[in-house]
Amino acid sequence: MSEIQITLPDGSVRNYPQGVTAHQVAQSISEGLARNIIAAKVNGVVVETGRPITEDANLVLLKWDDKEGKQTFWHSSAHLLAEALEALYPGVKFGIGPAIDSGFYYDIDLGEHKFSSEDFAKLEAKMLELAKQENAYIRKEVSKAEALEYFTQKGDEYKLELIQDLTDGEITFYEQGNFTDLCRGPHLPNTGFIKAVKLLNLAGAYWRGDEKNKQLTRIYGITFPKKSELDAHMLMLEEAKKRDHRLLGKELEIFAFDDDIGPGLPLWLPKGAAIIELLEGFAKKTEKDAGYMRVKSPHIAKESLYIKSGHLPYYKDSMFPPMELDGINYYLKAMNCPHHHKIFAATPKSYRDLPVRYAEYGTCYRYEQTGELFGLMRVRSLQMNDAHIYCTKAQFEAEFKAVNALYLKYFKVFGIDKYVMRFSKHDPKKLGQKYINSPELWKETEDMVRSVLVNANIPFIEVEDEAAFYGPKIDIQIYSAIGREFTLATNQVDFAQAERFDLYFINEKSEKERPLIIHRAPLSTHERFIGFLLEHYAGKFPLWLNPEQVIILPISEKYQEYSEKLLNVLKKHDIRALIDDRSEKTGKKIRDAELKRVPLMLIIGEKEQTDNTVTVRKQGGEDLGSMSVEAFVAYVNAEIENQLN
RNA sequence: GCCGUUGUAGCUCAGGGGUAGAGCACUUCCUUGGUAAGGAAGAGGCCAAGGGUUCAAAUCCCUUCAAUGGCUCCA
Repeated sequence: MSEIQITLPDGSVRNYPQGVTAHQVAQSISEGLARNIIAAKVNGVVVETGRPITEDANLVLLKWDDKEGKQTFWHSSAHLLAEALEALYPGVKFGIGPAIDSGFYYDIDLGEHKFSSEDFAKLEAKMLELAKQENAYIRKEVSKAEALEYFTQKGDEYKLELIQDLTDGEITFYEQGNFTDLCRGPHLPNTGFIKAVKLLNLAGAYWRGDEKNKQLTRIYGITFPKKSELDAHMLMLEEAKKRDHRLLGKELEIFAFDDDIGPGLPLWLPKGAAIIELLEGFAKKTEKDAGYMRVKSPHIAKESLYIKSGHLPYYKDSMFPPMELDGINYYLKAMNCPHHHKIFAATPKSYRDLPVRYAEYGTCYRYEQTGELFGLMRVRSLQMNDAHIYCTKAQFEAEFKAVNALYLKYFKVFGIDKYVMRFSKHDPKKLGQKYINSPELWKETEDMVRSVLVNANIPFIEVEDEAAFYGPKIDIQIYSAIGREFTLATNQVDFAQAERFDLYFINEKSEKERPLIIHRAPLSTHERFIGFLLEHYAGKFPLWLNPEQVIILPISEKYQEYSEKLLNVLKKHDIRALIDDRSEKTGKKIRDAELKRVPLMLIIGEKEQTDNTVTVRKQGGEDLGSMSVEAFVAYVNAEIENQLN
């Protein structure tokens, strides 16, 4: 028998007989390893550990700690769930059951059976019972005819539909215990690897993600090779819940929703409003330094504006319905762009005026579907850190680059280090429908955007068919501390609206010329950004941004007067401070200040009053000791300076 | 919008066909205490809204409203 060469990730090369399995390779290294491998990656393809390797290969043995190991583990768990479902609810039909980032789901059609989350325990028990049987996952290659025959017999129309789309000769079944499923694999060696099972929730999901199709029942679950890992995971979920911006927003009195105001319309409480003012102050200063001019626009506009801008056909469904006045329809503004274009058009422009940069914290209203609303992250009224830059083609690269630099500066200040820039391009097939029909302009602007990104050495990914209708864009995806991913900011090129609005400047040759437009919103909307920051900071806003920077804690009423004097000094230095003058013990006051996430606490007693000092405790417990009031003010200012630069 | 779950005091929640409960928060009093909860008393609710069943509904049923987990991550 001929030998093949197996190259392991560390670069070592070993010889094995042809047809060796990953399991056997692992065994040749150690028994312990062999017991723990879940799957194997052979020349980049993930397969079962028992699949024979027929040619020279790079081999990675996948364990639970590997991403693909987990995926295989959870995908196999989905099959186990299906087996348990079939045992308990005969006749159930199956859609798809993939692994996801954390766990797996299976879409099922229960037919006549009733199922609710109360039945989870029963189902979990059945899964564990089946897991204990250590049934092997057996791979079978079947012909399309056989596959169709099997599921016709079984009466599972969903699987039949899936098989229709598959190529004969590439179809495989996997069987474990009494359950057989159409599946590409790979899978665990046997069900015994699964030691802990938790079903998480129940949801409706449209067959093939299309809302015109029948809605199936989706069961989400997660499994682990050890019970202790499940416990740790559940604890982690609990912790994540405590960092949810909706919870923190209520707890810290940042924002509120009210039935009489309406869904998706947040009310900003004093502390939330203070954060907004601080963010705006910061943004306005930064923008002023970068040469932006501030403008203001009304909240409503006539229908004709949105027809001219071209927004109406694309966005009508996500705009609030119009109100009619004297036979004319008025819309609440859903975007600031057309207003800014009108401001540009209001006065004549020379090439000497360009670039023109208009900035506004514009309030917009968008009619998001009720099911899409989500805390502060998805709302119906929003205040956007918006600006539009009108420039010549020659200026474009420098302007676009400056905008990107602004993003990076902001990310540094807010400590955002986990983000992905998505360069969203058009789809040439959809020119004239989803996108403005100007192929050469698309190419030109997309090339410009790419070259800015490449030249600035910014890592990015390119995605097709996600551009705005008027031009390519860069979306910045960020991840909150509890793993939520969303688009925070956007930086867009617009070569279409200047034409629509007949915007021009007079160039050096005394001719009319169209400007290019950049749309940008680095700080997103107040709503989404503060929602993100709440989770990012776990409610502990940094000193510069905290609505309550300092709390004075007199040890007893005897030090009230000195405390008030202190408060006045701090206020004179623009430090946001308050006194806890309740008749409570110091320990209690510290606890409450900690729960309110106040960054600095001043403990005031006999000693401080006599020496004219303050004793400083930082949030979290660090003791900065005693210092003069002047020294404390200097400390606060230095900290803020440090945080903003 | 669709599927599942939930809605009781400011907050977190218990209860449950026979005129409503706890802890925290709040108010008052006692206490004047040095780094994460001192003590006592008090006040506070048409049990989301509307309709139905019943001698009787916060409780059971229906509708509505709202919140919440999903509905993209392709056998």
